[in-house]
Amino acid sequence: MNSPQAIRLAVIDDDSGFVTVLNKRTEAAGWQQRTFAGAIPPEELIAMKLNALLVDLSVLGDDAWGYLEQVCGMLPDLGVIVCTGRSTVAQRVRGLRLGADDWITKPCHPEEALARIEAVSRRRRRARPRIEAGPVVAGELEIRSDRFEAFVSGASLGLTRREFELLQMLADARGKVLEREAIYQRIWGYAMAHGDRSVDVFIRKLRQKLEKRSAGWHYIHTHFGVGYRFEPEPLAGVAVEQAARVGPGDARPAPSPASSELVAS
Amino acid sequence: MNSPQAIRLAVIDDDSGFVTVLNKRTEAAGWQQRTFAGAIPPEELIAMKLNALLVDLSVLGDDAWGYLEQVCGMLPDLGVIVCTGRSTVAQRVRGLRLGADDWITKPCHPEEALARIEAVSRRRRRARPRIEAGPVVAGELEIRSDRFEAFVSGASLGLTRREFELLQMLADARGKVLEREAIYQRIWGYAMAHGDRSVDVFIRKLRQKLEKRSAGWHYIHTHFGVGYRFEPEPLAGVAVEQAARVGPGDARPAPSPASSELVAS
DNA sequence: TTTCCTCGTGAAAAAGCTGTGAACTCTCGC
DNA sequence: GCGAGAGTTCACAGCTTTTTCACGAGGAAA
Repeated sequence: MNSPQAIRLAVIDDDSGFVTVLNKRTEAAGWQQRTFAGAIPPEELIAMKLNALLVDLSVLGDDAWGYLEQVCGMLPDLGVIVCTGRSTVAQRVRGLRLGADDWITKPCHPEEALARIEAVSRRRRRARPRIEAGPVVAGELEIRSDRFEAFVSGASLGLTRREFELLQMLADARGKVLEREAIYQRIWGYAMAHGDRSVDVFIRKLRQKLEKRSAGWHYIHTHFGVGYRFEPEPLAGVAVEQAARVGPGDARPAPSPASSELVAS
Repeated sequence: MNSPQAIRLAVIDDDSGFVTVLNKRTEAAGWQQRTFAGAIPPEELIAMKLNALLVDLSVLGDDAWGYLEQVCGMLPDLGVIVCTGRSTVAQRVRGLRLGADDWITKPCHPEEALARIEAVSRRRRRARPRIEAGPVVAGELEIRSDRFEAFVSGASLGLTRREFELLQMLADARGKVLEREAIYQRIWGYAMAHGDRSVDVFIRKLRQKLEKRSAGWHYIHTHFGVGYRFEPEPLAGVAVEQAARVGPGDARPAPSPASSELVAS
């Protein structure tokens, strides 16, 4: 089980001795490590696409707690390990409650630090063992993850990367409602800021491209106040809707879909 | 304060002093804790649907490592925290590599143990929100949390988000009376202002929508001066009502069961 | 029975969400 | 440096959902 994929680690610490020793080990393990002597704006941490962050609170200055909280809040998927000198139980509890995943007391053996970083990262990693390969088909749509593209009867939709990721995520959860925050979190990699409309905008772009190539089908449903749900549905004519509700149509694969959903287009 | 969701914890330890103290804290936090003095077959752990396991390796005997590995392997979603006496770096590293999420050294402050258990569970939960409870069925009603919606024989009730949350909360506590304040606190996220009628209004909306799709059943019962209770009851004919009323349903205003059973927050 | 509260209702006002179109910012490749 | 394409942000309009009110019926206690 020891096939720990390379871990991308950032270290915020000015204890050069410790950092050097640590770096030697992480290198040997094939990890990627970047070191900083002081606080780094969370935005930059986001850009680094890290798996874990090891930080010594003492180099963060006065607002160490605030920084810790901010980072943990903005990067819920990042494994955060505090590695610092003497501390009280209350401090450790506070750090952990604020979002840290582990707290190591210096001096500590680098091997243990590595093991703990690995343990923290393992959780993240295990969560997505998605090795899906086969093309997904939904309605007239064919989603091919090997091409980062979707097709309708052979014609490409011309999706951009984000659009594709969004479509794939929705389709993977076919039938389930995904909340905006969850979508954003997984595709953008960090917490969605309040009021961010990116997801909506991409949904619109997706719908436009879907509509263009596959009019007559309805794929993405809005759930007011919650998020979106992917479920291919053939559009019956408007006229048909009234009477046909009961009769024809409804050749749907879904398990127990409702007829009277008020989900808007 | 963020998401103090109840955690289901199992403790394998024979240090009665520690266990007792710990139990007091977990209870206060609203967690569910079960304690064992020796190894438990992994199958049983699975059946307990735990969030976390706290184990003292010293009570596991010779095959402690094997047991640890086995448990971590069979329950990849379980947060495992080793809490044991003196140990060497090598032992800790081995435990963590084997799959443990954290390693605490005794003696340790119970508060820190709790914080670490919480941290581990928090990550686990975030990493794998997939395993959601299947649809809940009550009377003619089917509550599907993956859709944020409730159905009666396939037809959606058309619930809004708040309505759904309210229904789900009531249904989760089926049979128990929930006080308004508790309901408000959990769904709205902050304390209810004196005189606020929001809960009542939503109860009415829920009842309307339930009635529309599932007349003939009574789901939400009012407990005067206390709150509401969810319990599906078929409405017998009017004639029967008198007699039946006394039996199962609103027999008593039941002041006792209410407050102590509420999920505190 | 009288009186004080609590709850159910219906409706109107207030707040909040989502769909859109379009301006901006960034990155890249030329 | 320029221009095309991708991703972000903004401001609005049109709807939905929530909150808030005013009343009156339903219960509980004296």
